[in-house]
Amino acid sequence: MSPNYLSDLNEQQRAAVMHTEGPLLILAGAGTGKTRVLTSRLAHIIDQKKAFPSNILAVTFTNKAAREMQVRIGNIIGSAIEGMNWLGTFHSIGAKLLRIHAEEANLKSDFTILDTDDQLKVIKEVIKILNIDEKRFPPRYFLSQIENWKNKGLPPEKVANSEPDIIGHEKSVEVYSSYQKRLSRLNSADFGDLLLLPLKLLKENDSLLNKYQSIFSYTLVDEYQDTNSVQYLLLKLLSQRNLNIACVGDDDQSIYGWRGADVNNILNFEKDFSGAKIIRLEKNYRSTKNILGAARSLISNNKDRLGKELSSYIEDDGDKVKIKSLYSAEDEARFVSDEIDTIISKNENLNNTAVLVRASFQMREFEDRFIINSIPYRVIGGPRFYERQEIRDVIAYLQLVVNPNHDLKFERVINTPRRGLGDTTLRKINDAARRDNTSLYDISKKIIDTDELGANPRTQLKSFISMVDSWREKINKVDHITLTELILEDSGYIAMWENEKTPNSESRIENIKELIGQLSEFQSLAEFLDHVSLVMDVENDDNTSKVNLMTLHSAKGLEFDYVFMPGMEEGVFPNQRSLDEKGNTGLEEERRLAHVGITRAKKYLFLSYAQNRRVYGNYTQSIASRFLSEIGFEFIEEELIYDTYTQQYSSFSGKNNNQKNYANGRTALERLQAIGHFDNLEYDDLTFNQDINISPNQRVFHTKFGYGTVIDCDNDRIEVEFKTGKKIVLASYLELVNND
DNA sequence: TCATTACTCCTTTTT
DNA sequence: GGAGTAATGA
Repeated sequence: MSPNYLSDLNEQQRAAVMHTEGPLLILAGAGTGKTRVLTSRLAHIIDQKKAFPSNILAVTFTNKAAREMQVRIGNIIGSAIEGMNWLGTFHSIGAKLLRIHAEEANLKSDFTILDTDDQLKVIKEVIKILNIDEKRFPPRYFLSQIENWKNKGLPPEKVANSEPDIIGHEKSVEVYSSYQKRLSRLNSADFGDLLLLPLKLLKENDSLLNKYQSIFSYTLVDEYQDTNSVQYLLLKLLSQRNLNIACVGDDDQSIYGWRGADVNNILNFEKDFSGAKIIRLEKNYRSTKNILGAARSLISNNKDRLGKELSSYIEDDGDKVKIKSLYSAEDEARFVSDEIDTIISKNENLNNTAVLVRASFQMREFEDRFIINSIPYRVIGGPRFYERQEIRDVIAYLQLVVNPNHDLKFERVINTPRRGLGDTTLRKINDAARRDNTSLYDISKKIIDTDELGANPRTQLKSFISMVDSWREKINKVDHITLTELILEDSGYIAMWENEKTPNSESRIENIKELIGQLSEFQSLAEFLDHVSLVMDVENDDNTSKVNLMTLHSAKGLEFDYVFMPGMEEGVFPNQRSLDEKGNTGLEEERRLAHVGITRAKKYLFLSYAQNRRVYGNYTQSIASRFLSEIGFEFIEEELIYDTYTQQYSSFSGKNNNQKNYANGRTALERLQAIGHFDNLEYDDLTFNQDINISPNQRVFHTKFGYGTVIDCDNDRIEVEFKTGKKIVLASYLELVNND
């Protein structure tokens, strides 16, 4: 009798579960029951006693996926799940390895994990010391260089002589190696290190490699199409001996190229693991025929594919995909919320509805509208809990107490709340620390007994240091929750927010309370801090009916009855930068992203675009996304568009052609201005400053041209000298700026 | 030392 | 229309 976890599987799914020995690639299209196969497979290996739970390496990309897998396997195998020590994201598993073997990587096992802000701070420091012009080479540039190298598995010493053609390459190498030294001094690792350093250790230490190769008798990888080179190398190294590696992925859903993900990993699987078996899952259990057809026709425009054709299990054609054109982004948000209102009136649970956007700045439009229409919504992957200012402050205090030599945290909290220890004092401390080659904390202890600082800063610093010391003394004497509360009291941090009477100071205090509540789930401060840096989001068990608002990237792996994809415009989606930087490769990745979006929908899909959108605060004319015209016409129901310029109805495909003739860089407003056609504009789209009194030499500000000086006035036509040259503009677009 | 103001440059996506 | 920064003033 076959165990019951096999009973509901189709032929291919079952084959994927049963094929346990040797390399296996499961090409699983969207909605083909991938997670079910993964969990059943793990359960099967454990159930058949092929391996202990502790001998299985199971990697996912997101914490959410890891949690879900844990729960679902737990449902099958029960308490045996407790033994699955090696189930997690690449980064959490890397961190685990690195903590065990920290000494070999020049770190202590209680190293802290840096976030992007910290990384940038370190890079800024390094840039200053190396005397690099921050204007010509912004810190972000170096950060992305360093991340690229780390994604490829290259430590500083390996990078020195490669890729010499890149502008600023030598500087980048220099920054990279100084940066790395600084991290080591701070006893810190960044996200890239969590993968790079374990890889280095395993490569350089045979006995270590042997050890882990025998620990991991089965390896399982989710979202294989998104692995980058370090991840690939790690997997290859670890699974080399027994070759029991199963990877699940979908080349049509590869959307992390910008993070170093290499589709070739999945395309070359057969070459990399000889004798690999490939199983395709192509039966889609999720979407209606129309939605699936739309997805299929769109993705067929991509060239680099392994070839896989989804067929629907669901017989129903369902509704056609709706395409709607709106005048402005505000109208688009109104349209979406009106549609959602009808969903509400059908008594549907809003948890089955999602609005998927390309970039997070698009969310605001919808949030505003949802609030006006009182539509309940939740933002997924939005501003993260641990990224809020007050939370980062509290965590900085805690990290400083655990590791007082952590200069970045020291700098963050030394003057929060205000203690009169501002920039000048901090610079003095910094200089002294550099001179003595020691940490800010250590040098502060010395300095408070000399006269290097003025009287007031000195006493302030003295009391700050003695506070930190008193907290450190208590680490092992009181529990971590009490200690945290004590820190917040002593430091005056809570009082700072209590005294500030702004609307959100209350919610900040609420957030801090929530943080303290979370502490009880952990045994120690160190354990909590580790969790915080690896798992940036807080699991919310909010099951009330709400619309889900999120980016397309964070929608991967989810499904909804109703899906809205607004902003289907050239430049927005496909994203302009992606096209500029990566050309056709970028375009194909954008298309895969659109494919991911479409395949999230089970029953109803709405694609929409706005003819006018504010970009950096200026109205700009937009063109319908090319993706719309790539979807097979038979799957679409399109509403004709009334164009305010041509005063004609047209379809978006026809519009594309028209557009090319007049979309020559002018904004919608300028065009309308030119033809004197203001009638169709909504009033709140324009700000009229009728009453301003403009005279020559007056400083003015224009939303498009920036700052300038008035040269001449002719009623409402004003000649202004801008940085870019002289222009005649309408008075109503100018704002007065104070003359000196 | 800190708060206010003038101005510049933005912006993709996430562990 | 917003975040970050350099300059300026209290």
